[in-house]
Amino acid sequence: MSDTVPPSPKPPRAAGRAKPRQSDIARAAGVSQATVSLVLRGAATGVVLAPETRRRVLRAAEDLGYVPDPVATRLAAARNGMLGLYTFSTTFPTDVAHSYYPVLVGVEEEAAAQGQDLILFTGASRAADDSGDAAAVRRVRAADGCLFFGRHVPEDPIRRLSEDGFPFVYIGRREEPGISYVGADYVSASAEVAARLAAQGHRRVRYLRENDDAPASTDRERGVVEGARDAGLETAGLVERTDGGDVDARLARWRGEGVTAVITEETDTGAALSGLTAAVARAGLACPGEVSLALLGTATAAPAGAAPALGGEISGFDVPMREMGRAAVRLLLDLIEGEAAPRRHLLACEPVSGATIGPPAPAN
Amino acid sequence: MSDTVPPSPKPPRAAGRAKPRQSDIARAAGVSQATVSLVLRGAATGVVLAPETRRRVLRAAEDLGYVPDPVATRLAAARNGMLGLYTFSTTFPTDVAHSYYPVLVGVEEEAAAQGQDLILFTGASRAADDSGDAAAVRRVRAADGCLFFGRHVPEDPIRRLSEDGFPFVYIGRREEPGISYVGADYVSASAEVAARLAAQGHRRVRYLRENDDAPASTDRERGVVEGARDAGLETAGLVERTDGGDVDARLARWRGEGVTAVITEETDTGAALSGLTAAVARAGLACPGEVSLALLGTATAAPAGAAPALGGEISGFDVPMREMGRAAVRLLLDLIEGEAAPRRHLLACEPVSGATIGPPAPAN
DNA sequence: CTGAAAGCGCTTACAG
DNA sequence: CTGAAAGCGCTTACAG
Repeated sequence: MSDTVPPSPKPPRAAGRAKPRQSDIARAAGVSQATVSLVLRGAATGVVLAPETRRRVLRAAEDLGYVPDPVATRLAAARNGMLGLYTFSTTFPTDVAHSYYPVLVGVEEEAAAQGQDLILFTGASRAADDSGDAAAVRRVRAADGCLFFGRHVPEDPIRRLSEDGFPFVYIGRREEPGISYVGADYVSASAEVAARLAAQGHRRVRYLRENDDAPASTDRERGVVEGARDAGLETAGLVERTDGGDVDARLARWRGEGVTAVITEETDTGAALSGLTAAVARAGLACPGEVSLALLGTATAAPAGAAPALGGEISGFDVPMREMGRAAVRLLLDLIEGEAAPRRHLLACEPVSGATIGPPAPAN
Repeated sequence: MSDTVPPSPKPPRAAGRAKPRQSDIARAAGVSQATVSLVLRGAATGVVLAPETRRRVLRAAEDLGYVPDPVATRLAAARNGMLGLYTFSTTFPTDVAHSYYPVLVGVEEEAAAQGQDLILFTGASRAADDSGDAAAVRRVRAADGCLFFGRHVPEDPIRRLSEDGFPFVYIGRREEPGISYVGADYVSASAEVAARLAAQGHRRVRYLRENDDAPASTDRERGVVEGARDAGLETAGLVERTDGGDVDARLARWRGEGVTAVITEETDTGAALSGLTAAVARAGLACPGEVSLALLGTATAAPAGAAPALGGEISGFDVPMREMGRAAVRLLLDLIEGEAAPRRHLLACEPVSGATIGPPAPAN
């Protein structure tokens, strides 16, 4: 609860000369602090100051190196020109780092373009229980609005923000009504992958998804199933779930069942993908010679132990993470400015032809 | 100056139910607001409350669903619990992204561990001239302290911060006196690489550095030269500079001169490295069979066009970027708390044996 | 042990 | 056009 503020007991005032405040400027310019505020906020409130006063104040502010305190600015019920970015992750940042990064790049680019700074709220890896998260999530109020990112989300704290009218946008589709998000159109993209396999002549296919429910996974499964049905693939036994550790046995079984292609998905842990590629490598199977592989999502930098044995880029589609980041920033700003009702965007994914899809191996 | 605060005129006040504040609890529990604060902050200040009072207050807080306002908490604490991170780059973030990222991970980890949030100051890619930077750099005062990162640094704005006693730490060594930094010990690590080549039997070596002065490059050159001298390598003509575009001709010349190994450096642009590996690939030279290669610095994810034709990891050393990020955060907090004078740290680099150093090719 | 007061740095009516 | 005042929600001496 009170963990918002770090433990250090000292009323720590920065060493050296104190940061200049509006009152310092006021003294230097011979006006009141309120006048300084008016000058500095510009014509925001429609107030017009005497040019001479204005000049004196700006001069003094410049001389003193004044910068408004974002926290005080926020408290006084105004904007501080900062957008929050809060990441929920299942594990510590390092593991998820790579899936997180492209989004961050997009967010940063667009924020810079819009003249906003970014507050990275840290410690999302903390407690799993909602109670611990509550205080953590609440910190985001220090910003004008916030972007949330990650497969799993503590519902309560978020609902609370929503009720309070705090502007925020998810990066990734969300089920909850009334929440704005920018996501990827996994359904269409996944269906297209199934269709691509069918076009190559495959009939019996498996979709190995992670044993972990998140909107992205739900959408992918739906896309694969619908796409398979529409393209004439067999749908019985199509979908299986894994934690990544038991893929060798499955792969053997599938081979026995006459499966000629396997689709899997990319998530923040990368468990399904790395489990599958490792199993294929251990089984000594040529890809796509003996089995075709497809990936739903962008393959992030190969995890430490993953077998990169596949002869090239994995076939599937790319998630436009950077563009999602950019779009989310734009939407958030619209929300903050009160110029938009909650909105959902689904961005199209770019197909990746890759090197791992080929015609099915002749039955042996 | 006032560009810190965006134009939107509306004073957006959250809709929805009013949030309970300490004064609401006070009323409900029949105590003063200050007492509520004391109870809620726990024994932080060593104050002991009557158990009964304490109970009543906690009860009321619970009933009302009280959660402290992080913004107000920070304002009152005279610190905002935010550390700045400002990146200077020569080009747009995307290009530099990969060298930037490991540092960011370290910074974020440690910030989280210390209960600090991070303000990412964007738009560092802006103007090249110092005047434009001045205003941009000044923004960092919004945080309690700031981390700076990047090969090039606008001196004036920084000096200003320093004079004002604003706490900041560089990531990377700096020449300027009185400035704190956490850097890598490039001199020792580079010397060790030279010694390693000598140990393999090389005598005539070239060091291809980027045509761009920065402390990191200066240190590497110094390390290579000193290491070469101490290890008995020829030092005449050892160092050459490049922008990355003319390496083919150089490589041919070096071959003619009997050079058997080339050292290069990694920078944010990666120009020297990618120029060199591309030239080696085009010349059809086996590595390390016909020429040994060493890299000073961590090879970041291969730039788009770079030839990854080398048979494996490049020999050289790893820059402990993540640990540098962590150490920088710790040092910055010490500075903010006034518990440390300016300090310099140089972290050791880990040798990478890699696959690109071998004995010199027999003369032909 | 608890209350009353001042203050963190800013914004915003409201008077002159 | 500008000053004086109140307030954002909290913390922290300082008195009782």
